[in-house]
Amino acid sequence: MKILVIEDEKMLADSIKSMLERKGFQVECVYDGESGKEYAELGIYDLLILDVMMPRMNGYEVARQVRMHRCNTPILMLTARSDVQDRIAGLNAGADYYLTKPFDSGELLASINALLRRQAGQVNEMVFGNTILDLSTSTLLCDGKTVRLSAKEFDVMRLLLQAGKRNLSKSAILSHIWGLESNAVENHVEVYVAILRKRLISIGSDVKIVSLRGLGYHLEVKES
Amino acid sequence: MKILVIEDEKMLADSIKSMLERKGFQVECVYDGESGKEYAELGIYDLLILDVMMPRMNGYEVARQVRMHRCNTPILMLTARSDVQDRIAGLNAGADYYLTKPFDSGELLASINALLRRQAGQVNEMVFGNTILDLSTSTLLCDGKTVRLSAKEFDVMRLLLQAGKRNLSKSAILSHIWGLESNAVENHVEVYVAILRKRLISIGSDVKIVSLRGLGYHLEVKES
DNA sequence: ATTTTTCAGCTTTCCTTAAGGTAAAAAACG
DNA sequence: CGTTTTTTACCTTAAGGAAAGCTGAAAAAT
Repeated sequence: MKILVIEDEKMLADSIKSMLERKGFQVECVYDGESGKEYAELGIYDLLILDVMMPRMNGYEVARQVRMHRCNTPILMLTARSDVQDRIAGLNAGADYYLTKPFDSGELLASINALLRRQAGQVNEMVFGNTILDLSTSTLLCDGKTVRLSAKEFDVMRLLLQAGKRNLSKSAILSHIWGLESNAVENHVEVYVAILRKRLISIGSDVKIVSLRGLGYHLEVKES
Repeated sequence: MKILVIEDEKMLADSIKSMLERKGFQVECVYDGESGKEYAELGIYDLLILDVMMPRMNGYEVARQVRMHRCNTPILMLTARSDVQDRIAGLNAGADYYLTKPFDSGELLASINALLRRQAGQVNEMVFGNTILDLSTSTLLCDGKTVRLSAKEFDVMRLLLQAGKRNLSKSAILSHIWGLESNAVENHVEVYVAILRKRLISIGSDVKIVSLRGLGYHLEVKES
């Protein structure tokens, strides 16, 4: 479970992060709205925690733009005032839930659980060619055959499916999956692409991961 | 037996809590309707005690939303006035029982017992594969053979059965069974899963607890 | 006395690293 | 201009180490 915290008060952001990490979530923080929007639109998070009051770009604006980008990640908004007007504005902008500062950790956790549960009810899978990626079990399905993917394999596959025919550069894959401050190298991507190619063949999929030298990867459906 | 008290008068809430704890219940308190609703919807409580008059979200609204969430936990409402209109509103919202403030501890206990008894009267069991979990006796049944489960074993088993084929993360199991602010660790879940696996085998069940590395657990029926 | 928690050692799976191989583009050369 | 060499990008594989999960048994709590 990956959560993105967008909050300009660095101390609050970091305390949320460490609290959630103790509960087993994978958490990243960014400290202003604009980069928050960039990260959020990667579509790799299961939940956004978003402060309303921020410099450069406020929370409403972030939510609005993220939604405009056809990104349905649930959004939990943090606001200082418990004003009804605020709530309405936030919900109109695309937020799914509200929490008024100050809140305690239990309250936050309960809200997160509620949001993720609501989300989990939705059957979730991605399709390309004759092949399905089951998001709830990280399994590739094709014509009765199945393969279970490891966490990283799954991340890469999901990203490729999301891009579909559009090209995806290695550095993009790196930053989305390994994060910006990791010291992962492009060979990591190559390794996982190789693994995924084998897995696709093993279940008789007609999906090909095509590489364009110097550009990156994209998906195609095999002819014949 | 887990009870959730939703009551904004902190002193009253805490005195209810300590009184019930002396009687052997496990009690948690929250002090406003909104977070009360979130906690209640976790579905991990056997009873909700709910004040009507509260800031932000009143008791009726909480009850209504909890019910809308397909959560059938019995609700005991506390109200200041003994107005008939009040009672009707509460019952329409989904409450099961009413108590007018002030009440004495004996009255409260009697009401709780009545509610829990009524609940227990319903024959209740869960089924998966060839195996039955009898909710009233915490017993696993399979083809004539039986095992009695301890409280925690039962809680985990019930949660797994509730999820069925859907995946359940360890942190979800932790927060549902050990509560949000406990310092339980994931190994607890592992220990109980190991115990349950043994128990299932001991009665010849065809139910398997499958673990997906990094994701959690789900149930499957053994082939052959 | 039973249940729950803690803990340590063990097994399994996964992630990373690194090295050698292949294919494609660029450069050098005749 | 065509061929060969060099360079660069990409693929594949295997091994070591890290992380996640399992389990039995002792300690603590009830």
